[in-house]
Amino acid sequence: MNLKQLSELLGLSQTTVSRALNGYPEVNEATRERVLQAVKETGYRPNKAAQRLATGKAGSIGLVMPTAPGHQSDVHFGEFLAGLGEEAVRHDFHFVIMPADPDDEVAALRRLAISGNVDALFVAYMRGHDPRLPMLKSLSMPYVVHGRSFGAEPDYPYLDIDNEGAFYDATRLLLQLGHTRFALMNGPTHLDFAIRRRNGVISALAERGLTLEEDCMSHALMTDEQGLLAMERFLQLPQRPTAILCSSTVMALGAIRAVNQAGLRLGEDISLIAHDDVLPLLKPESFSVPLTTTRSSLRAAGARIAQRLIGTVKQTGPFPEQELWKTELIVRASTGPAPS
Amino acid sequence: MNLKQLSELLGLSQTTVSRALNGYPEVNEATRERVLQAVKETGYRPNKAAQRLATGKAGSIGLVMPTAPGHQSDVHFGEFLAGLGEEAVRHDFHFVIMPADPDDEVAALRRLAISGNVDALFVAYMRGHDPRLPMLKSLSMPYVVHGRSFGAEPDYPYLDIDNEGAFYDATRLLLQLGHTRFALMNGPTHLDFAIRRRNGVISALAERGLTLEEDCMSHALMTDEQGLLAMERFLQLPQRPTAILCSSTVMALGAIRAVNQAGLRLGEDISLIAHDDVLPLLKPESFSVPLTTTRSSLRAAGARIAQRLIGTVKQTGPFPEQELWKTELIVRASTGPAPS
DNA sequence: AATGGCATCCAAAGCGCTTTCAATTATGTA
DNA sequence: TACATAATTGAAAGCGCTTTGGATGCCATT
Repeated sequence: MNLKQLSELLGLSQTTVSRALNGYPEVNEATRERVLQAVKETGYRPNKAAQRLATGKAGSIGLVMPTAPGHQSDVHFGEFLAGLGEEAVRHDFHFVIMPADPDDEVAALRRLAISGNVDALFVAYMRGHDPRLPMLKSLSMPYVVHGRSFGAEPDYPYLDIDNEGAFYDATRLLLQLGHTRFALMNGPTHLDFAIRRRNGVISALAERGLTLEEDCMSHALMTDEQGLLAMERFLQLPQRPTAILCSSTVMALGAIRAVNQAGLRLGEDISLIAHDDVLPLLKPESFSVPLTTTRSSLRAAGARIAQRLIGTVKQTGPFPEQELWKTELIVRASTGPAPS
Repeated sequence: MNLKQLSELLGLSQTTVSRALNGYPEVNEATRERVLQAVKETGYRPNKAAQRLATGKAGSIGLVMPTAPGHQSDVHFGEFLAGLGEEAVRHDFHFVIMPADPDDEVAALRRLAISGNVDALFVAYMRGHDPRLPMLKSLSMPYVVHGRSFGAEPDYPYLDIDNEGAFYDATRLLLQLGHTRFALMNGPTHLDFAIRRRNGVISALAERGLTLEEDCMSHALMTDEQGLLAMERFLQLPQRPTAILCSSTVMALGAIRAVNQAGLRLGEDISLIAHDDVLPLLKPESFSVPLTTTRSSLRAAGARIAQRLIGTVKQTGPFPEQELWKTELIVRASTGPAPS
């Protein structure tokens, strides 16, 4: 069933039917009713491809999903997607997901943009001096970046959390508890949030005249295993750190295993603060020793970005170009006074 | 830059350029080279919407993502998606994800199908007598179901794991270890895999003249919390079960917490076997007491389904309509002889 | 009765591509 | 030399929708 058939069925022109469907004012209310009724009976749905070709609008937002044969899937991605979805479903938007090798991101993003399949782009996993940024700017398609790109002029639309502030505050809390030997388990070096979190830790330490030694810093994929490995390394250091900052509850999982295996007690021998993206799977309050965390919901961020993106496409009201969300510092049992 | 402009630039007709681009044999090799060169220089990309409108092919596979404001995101979904992506990227396919309220799945699926946005559908979270099945059959669009629909004629294309066999084998192992009091922590009742797993347990028990009492069976969302709650209930039973079958490592997480909190030891007081979807986040071998599991990779299933779907769309070779994967039973430390 | 304004509706063009059908030129064969 | 055949290219139709630029008829005004 297409527009032509439907209009013939109704004895109307395609024009009128189309207008009735799209809420144009110049069609008689009685006619509109008749059209709507017929739609209900026939189950007619406009062909999206045709609609897109005619209007240029697709009703969809595009994103690139990093993937490769060995590439671990990322819980954070799924959670973010859930946030996007929650908002998108309310506006009848959908997503076009282009899987791409992480090395091919810039090209994949460009392909997606000029494919005509999407109205707007969402970009994540930002790096320092991210090469996608200049590309996006040249594209004349709305986009919102999740995170920021360290070193780049902040003149692009983004939503980010205050990573530096979060880790600064967390570090200060540990300092106040008397800790002096710190370690940081961070995400991959090139990622923007990792850079900022490191800076947060370093600047809080600097205020007390402390520094973060190279061997007390780990940059790795934010997985369980890497958490375990990093913590094992820390624990073997001659001057064992007593205060650990950790970029993810996923890593914390492994880290805590290492602590237990070493026969140490979390919250007593070792204090740990992790960043919590509010993953349904990993509730910090459910850990055997509940985790002190800096918290910011990834899902909420997804929903907000979807809102901004869809709003921009539909031209409903202006949105702030840049948003920086504060995180919450929630103290639980994994932090305690420095052991004497 | 569109086809027309490109062809004018080259002094050729749109026809020839289009043919050159799509690998038709009737175009002179020299001309084809010239066209390809121009494409490289101008960065021309065909408009997908137009291509789709003309051919009816979209190069994309569609899926519905269940979502709602309160709806928990599901790790399993993300993992499956990773599998799909891994395969899709090789064929330059993408996904169209339509977020939809779980109550609206049938309608959402139909909308997706007739939107003209996708070439094939992927359907998951199958239920007994699933209402989407008759709808899909009426659609004349390729699809593959992940799982099966209990009670429906198995005449549709699916990929499933042998849930019944997996839980039958797991139960038998526990029986051999001398257990007689069993409990099952399952997914929601209406889901197909939950039905089959329950049947697997029941039939293994029946061989020994045992039954699975109602209060030793829990059907709930496969989350951490639900695992905890269910296990707490089991442990308070007058005749406490000593052998637990669990439908997910996610649930097992909570269940194990409950066991620990009750001061019991896993693998001694309580034996537990969980089904492992091979989530990167939850490695059964990394649990404090490594978990005995029935294993089947969700990601591999995703990749295989993508392969079948894409193959069907591209008409490359026939694929088996139905596949039933065996699971592996991997014995680790969470199972032991029944306490005397 | 003539005029203008309004409410409705429609024909046709156009979005950017593919594909059918036909035309043109080159090649080989009788 | 004439003709069938193959190789190469093009004109134009069509995919299903939106939207521009009229039409048409009806009513109130002058």
